[in-house]
Amino acid sequence: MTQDISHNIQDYLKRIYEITRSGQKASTSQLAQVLGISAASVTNMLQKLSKSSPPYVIYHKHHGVELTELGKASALKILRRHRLIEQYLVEKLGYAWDEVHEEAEILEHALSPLLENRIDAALGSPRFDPHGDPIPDANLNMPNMQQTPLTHLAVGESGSVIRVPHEDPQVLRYLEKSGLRPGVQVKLLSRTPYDQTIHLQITGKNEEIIIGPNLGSQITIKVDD
Amino acid sequence: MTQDISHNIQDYLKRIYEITRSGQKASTSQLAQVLGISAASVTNMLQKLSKSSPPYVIYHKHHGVELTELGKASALKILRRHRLIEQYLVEKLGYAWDEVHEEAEILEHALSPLLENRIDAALGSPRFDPHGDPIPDANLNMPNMQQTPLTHLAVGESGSVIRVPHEDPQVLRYLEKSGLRPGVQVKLLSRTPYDQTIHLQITGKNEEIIIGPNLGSQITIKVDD
DNA sequence: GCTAATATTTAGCCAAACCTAAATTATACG
DNA sequence: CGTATAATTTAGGTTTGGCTAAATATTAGC
Ligand SMILES: [Mn+2]
Ligand SMILES: [Mn+2]
Ligand SMILES: [Mn+2]
Ligand SMILES: [Mn+2]
Repeated sequence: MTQDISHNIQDYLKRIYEITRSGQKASTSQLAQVLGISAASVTNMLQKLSKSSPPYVIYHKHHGVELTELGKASALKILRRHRLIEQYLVEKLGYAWDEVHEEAEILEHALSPLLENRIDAALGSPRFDPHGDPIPDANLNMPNMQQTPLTHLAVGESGSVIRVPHEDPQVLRYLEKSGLRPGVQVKLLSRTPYDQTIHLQITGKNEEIIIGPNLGSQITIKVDD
Repeated sequence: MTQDISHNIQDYLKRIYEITRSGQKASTSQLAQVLGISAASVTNMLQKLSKSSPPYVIYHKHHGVELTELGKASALKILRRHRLIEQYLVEKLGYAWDEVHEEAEILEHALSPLLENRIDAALGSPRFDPHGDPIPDANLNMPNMQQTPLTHLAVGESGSVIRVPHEDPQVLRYLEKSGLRPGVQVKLLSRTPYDQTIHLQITGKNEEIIIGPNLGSQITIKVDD
């Protein structure tokens, strides 16, 4: 079905998937930024991906790209491997949750279908990775959670953490220290008026956790009824 | 110490190490054959590896290459990862011994030092891989077994298998079926005069095992006193 | 020791992905 | 609505590691 695809292209497709998740197209500059390369290089690759047969993306000149079905399936395949690897490293090899993303970013391109299956089986087909991100199943179906950014919580409201951002080890170590991991229940104590920094408390704990607006919008929760 | 080295170069160095183990230099055509590329491409790479600073190989124009100390250390590092991975896949993920080489050939290039350590620790610092090949330790010291090709056994003599060739799944399945794995004791029953095919028996078993000279020279044993 | 066969190297090319600088298009706002 | 700024694309290069064909060196057999 999918013929062989280079490591680079796998990363492009994964990034495009992440950006286009929320509806909008992925722009040249967004991709250049997350991939850490020049905009000209991105344009080049997007044109190539849109002209291949079959194409992986639909290219809207000057207006970004979206994935074709093939592109989406390819992206989900890599995302599945990425998240399974993260879970495996934490569960089976004693990694901390801030150490796994970088490893997975490399290993995801080196996994055979057989190894993917063995890892999945060894973990009992896990549905979430260490940061709370859903793992697409073997048919690439993605559990579609409805989730709200932590910053949308009203003062006094509470909810339980679904996922935290996975890329920045420093952030992850801060969250670890605060106890803010997927599953815990938090209550919004207050919000500063100008810069929208929020103060939280984990149910059953006393410390106050301070989260800036950038980080807060990346953490998602399920609001309590 | 070693600056970053491409996947391709890692494979070149590993192959040069394997060929030069037994003293001779590695020739252009030998490398072309095992790497599955043209001789001209090999020449190109060997010149590059000999001209880099510091150099990885010593290039004897028209007479093959040998590894520098740096080249040897780089090769051993990859060999360590390759063999640790093979052992891990068999031990921890239920792979058969004929399924691991191809996986390891890819994964060896994707392992970080941390993951190498974790795998080593999870296995209790194993000294041999599933095919009986020694695994260099963390300081890249290689257990130097003295071993004899199976074909050197005299009729009536016996010895215990040390290692079997690891690359060809078909061969491995044949050996598996015959019970010829590292550790078992074998006795040479007879040798055909012209083509040097040998007939063996495993101690405690009845079946006769037939091994051709190509395969026989790749299996090594420790001859019983 | 010469010569034919074999092995190796050189020369010239190609594809994948990157780059910078210049040109073009889109957008935002006065 | 026109123009300045920002985003994107085009043009022209580079590096890495392949390739084939042609030239040259080595080796083996007579
Ligand atoms: Mn990740
Ligand atoms: Mn990646
Ligand atoms: Mn192997
Ligand atoms: Mn390899």
